[in-house]
Amino acid sequence: MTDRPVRVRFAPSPTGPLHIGGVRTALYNYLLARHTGGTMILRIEDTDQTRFVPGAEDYILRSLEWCGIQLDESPWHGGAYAPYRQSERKALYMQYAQQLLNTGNAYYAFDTPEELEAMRKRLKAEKVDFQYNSVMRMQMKNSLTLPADEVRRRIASGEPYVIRLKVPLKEEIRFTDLIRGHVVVQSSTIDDKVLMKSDGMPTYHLANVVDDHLMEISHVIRGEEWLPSAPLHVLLYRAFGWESTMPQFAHLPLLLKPEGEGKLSKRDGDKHGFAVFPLQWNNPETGESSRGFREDGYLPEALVNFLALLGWNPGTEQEIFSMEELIAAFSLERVNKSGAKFDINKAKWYNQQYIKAMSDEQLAGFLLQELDKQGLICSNEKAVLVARAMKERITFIHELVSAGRFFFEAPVAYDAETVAKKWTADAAKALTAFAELLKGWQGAFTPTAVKTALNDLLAQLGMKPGPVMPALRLAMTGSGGGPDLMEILAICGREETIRRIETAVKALV
RNA sequence: GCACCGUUCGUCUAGGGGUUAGGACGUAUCCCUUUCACGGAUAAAACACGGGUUCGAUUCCCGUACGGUGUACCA
Repeated sequence: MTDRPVRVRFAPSPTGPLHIGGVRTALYNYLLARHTGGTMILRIEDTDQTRFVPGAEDYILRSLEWCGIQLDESPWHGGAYAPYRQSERKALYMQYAQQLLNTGNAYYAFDTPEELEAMRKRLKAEKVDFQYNSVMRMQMKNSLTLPADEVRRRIASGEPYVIRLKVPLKEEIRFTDLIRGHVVVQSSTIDDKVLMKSDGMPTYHLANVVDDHLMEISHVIRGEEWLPSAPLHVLLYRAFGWESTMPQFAHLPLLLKPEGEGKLSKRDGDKHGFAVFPLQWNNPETGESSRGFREDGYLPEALVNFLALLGWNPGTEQEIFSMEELIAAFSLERVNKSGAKFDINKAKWYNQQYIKAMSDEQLAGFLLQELDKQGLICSNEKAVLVARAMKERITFIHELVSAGRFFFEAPVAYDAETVAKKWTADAAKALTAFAELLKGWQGAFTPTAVKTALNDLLAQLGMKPGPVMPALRLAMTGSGGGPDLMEILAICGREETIRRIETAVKALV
């Protein structure tokens, strides 16, 4: 139980795009696997045929790849414990359910969903909670209350049935959660959960336990929403006689809404204008699309870093971690117990940090991609220069273009406030003289050379640079802020500079 | 309702029987910068409440409050 090789699994349901909380769960699994030299497994839990969404599986795979979470075993990578899709393991579950039936740990139940619903309603009116448990089961239609031959008859005639776990009446269930410590639950509070549904598919509980056992999973790391059903799973391991090799549990704190009152949801993202999915998702059924962190301009390294520190911390004051550093530092012991409100500001900060740390060439690559999307053309050399100039003033990749548009196109409008404050007749006169000077320019058009020339000119005219610079900036960029002015001139080039000055002087007189 | 889990600055968190309760994001101010950012500095900002235990509790125990999750033939 303790010294087994580490084998962890991330087990999503392909019911839609992978939620950011799911990404974090996958990440923690991955970090533990790599930290311990263990194995990272992805298992698709598609036992609910009614909720299958085409494209969701593929989305999960692409999301994990984008985040840099590598899988060792999965439906796509294969592995010694294949298949890794529960729908392809269907026959297996019936076999194990049968084992539980044989050992008296489970029973057939014939109550229809409608009957159960009616029962729940009736008891609710009497202010009693309905639980299909050790006391109620003797009043229901199942193989415990019906004569054996009738049970056989019903099954033979094809009547729908489910198989339920026969939860012991009074038993203490204790287990240790790696994050929360000892957890004790009385079996009387657990109901006789359905193990096999009437469509012949297992429920999560059965499939999960059977597969974790068969795949020799050592640690079950999953969201806190599973904590209440963990005792049931322990009971299942017990019923199967697998308690000695039961995986260790670690229930992760949840990602909460920024304003508190529940789990983070897609709605929160829409409401506050941020993504809750790694990649953009287009719902094939409704045609509706949801934004993704990638499309919003986040770097995967930044997202991973942000997510890792949401619920875990190394106990040091280090904030920036590469995946390698996360792997080295990670431990389940340092995962927090309480839920974390999702603060997109911190994600933005991380993104900014990662952009700043990127090489000019690398950033230029992203810039070229963005430009291409918008039908703008730029040389490689210029892209590197622009990347360097913009690096420290953007938060998102796409801002290279939106905030640096003037590098590629002359301004089409001028910021009114800056015009009012900074554009003067004197400045316009000086700029016109500067443009004239530029027309006869000889030699390299570098920031320092331009600066010297401009300062000399202003000195001749008896003017100070103070009032002229902002006007020149306005002519070049249309606004009052941005990278070093001389850099801008050099990057845009001599002729373009002349053109912009002349345009501005005409437009703003 | 019942079961389980949780509660340190607005947010993410460190810490832990005696601390000026530390860091980061965000906010504010200043410095740097003829702009904007980056960077640097400073500031405001927290132990949910009530009882114990103890010389001493934010830290341990018990309650309360609040929050979260679960309570499906969904995962």
